Amino acid sequence: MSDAVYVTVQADIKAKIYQGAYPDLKLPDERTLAATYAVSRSSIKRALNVLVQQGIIFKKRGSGTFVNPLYLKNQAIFQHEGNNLGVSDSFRINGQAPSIELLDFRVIPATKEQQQALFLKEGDFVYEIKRLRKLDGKPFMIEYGYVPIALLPGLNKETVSKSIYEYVEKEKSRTVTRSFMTIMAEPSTKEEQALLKLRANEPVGIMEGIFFMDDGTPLEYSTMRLHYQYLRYNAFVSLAAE
Amino acid sequence: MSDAVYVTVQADIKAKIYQGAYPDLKLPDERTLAATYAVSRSSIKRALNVLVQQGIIFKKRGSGTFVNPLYLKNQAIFQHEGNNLGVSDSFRINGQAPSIELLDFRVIPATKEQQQALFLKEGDFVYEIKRLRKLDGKPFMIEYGYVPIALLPGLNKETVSKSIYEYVEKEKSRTVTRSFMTIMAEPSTKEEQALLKLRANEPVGIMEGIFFMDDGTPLEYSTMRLHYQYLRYNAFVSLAAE
DNA sequence: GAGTGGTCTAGACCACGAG
DNA sequence: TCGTGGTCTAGACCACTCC
Repeated sequence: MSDAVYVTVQADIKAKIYQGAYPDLKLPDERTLAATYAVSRSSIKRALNVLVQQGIIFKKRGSGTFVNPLYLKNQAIFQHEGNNLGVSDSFRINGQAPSIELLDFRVIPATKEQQQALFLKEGDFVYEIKRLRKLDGKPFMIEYGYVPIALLPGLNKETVSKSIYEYVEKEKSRTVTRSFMTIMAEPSTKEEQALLKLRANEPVGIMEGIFFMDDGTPLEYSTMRLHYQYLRYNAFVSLAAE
Repeated sequence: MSDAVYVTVQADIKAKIYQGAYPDLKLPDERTLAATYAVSRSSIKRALNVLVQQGIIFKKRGSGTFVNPLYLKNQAIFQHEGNNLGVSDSFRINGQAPSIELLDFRVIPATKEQQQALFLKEGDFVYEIKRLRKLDGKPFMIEYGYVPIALLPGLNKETVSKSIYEYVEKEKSRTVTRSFMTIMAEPSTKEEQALLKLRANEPVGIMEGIFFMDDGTPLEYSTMRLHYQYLRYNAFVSLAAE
């Protein structure tokens, strides 16, 4: 629990923002914050930069640091915060860990698309893992995961019903640290309507991506189809041209 | 051209990586780099962190810093460096610039929400700009834009039928460089179905955000409702531990 | 134990914004 | 001019990896 200073400070400021501790949406200046938390200004800067990255605040040189009003407005249940995605095998939503129901688990030849994403060759095999994730017993996401069998020959039904990433950490002492994601939306299929309790006109949000281990090896190609109300992605975007 | 140190260093290291200056995919350690570039280790760290964010390198505590092999192998997947979005007033999709049809243009008192987002006071006015964007004559997006009149008093129907951002660049010599975006999806309304040629069960993708000028001033509050097939957002994501 | 990245500090100086 | 964020430094100590 004894996290780094900047993590603690960042969490505390975030909490304060949620609690409405800054009604004018202006944060104290960095030097004051440093004094308040009794840490160096560098640490404050680091903490604030995390929040900037998450799209929660923005800074204006010469003026101060401000809460992003959009952020407060979107108190989504499922917040993807900028580059700090709550997605992954160990999802966390408002502190709650969703439960997993294994729908399917088999080995299939990798499709062309999967071959490309996971750097496989023609004829290589992948696990297909279909899971339903629930929050409070309410299903909110169907997930299709594809993992090269060569990478994790020991995968089985039990492992796959829990966290694959924890398994990777234990067995291969690698961590899954980043992913490349595409976000889309589509009309829901009949099956999705049934599983996610959607009406016929309600769509699914789609997050599709490749998850990488810390050595750069692609571990999983994953397609997540979410109840549309759970798709809420916040991002700070640079429109800069290099 | 005289950029910050960390920008220069970051660019130089990136160039070296492209040139294959690190055939074993291992970068020199941070202390060595600091000496090489004659800057502090902190500056090196900052430069490297930019590259980590872009997915070009990764660090392993105790071991060193390494080039992401995927980055070199398949740059197609990694074309979106960090958060570089193609959204903005000057959308570009496959090189084509969409055409704009002005649906509505008026001045209204800013809502509370807009006041907060755009740093306005009670009673301030904003332009409301409702536009339909088409690609190849095919409508793909309805856009609601809100801009403080105080910021761009000279805005008129003609300007607004083209690019607001180009106008800003010319008139105020500011560029629009950043935004905070929230991405969602919803069932489409009747009006949207008509305008975007959607079937009743087909959704809209929603991108809502504040666009900032390079000095940090919020310029526009915008809600974009897209034909779902045009919503495609790519992002690199760090699955940080929090 | 040596090498390497992670965190943190204290302070200096710069650049921008507002009064 | 003063308040504020941006950059940079030099150095200390910690934590992890690998020999």
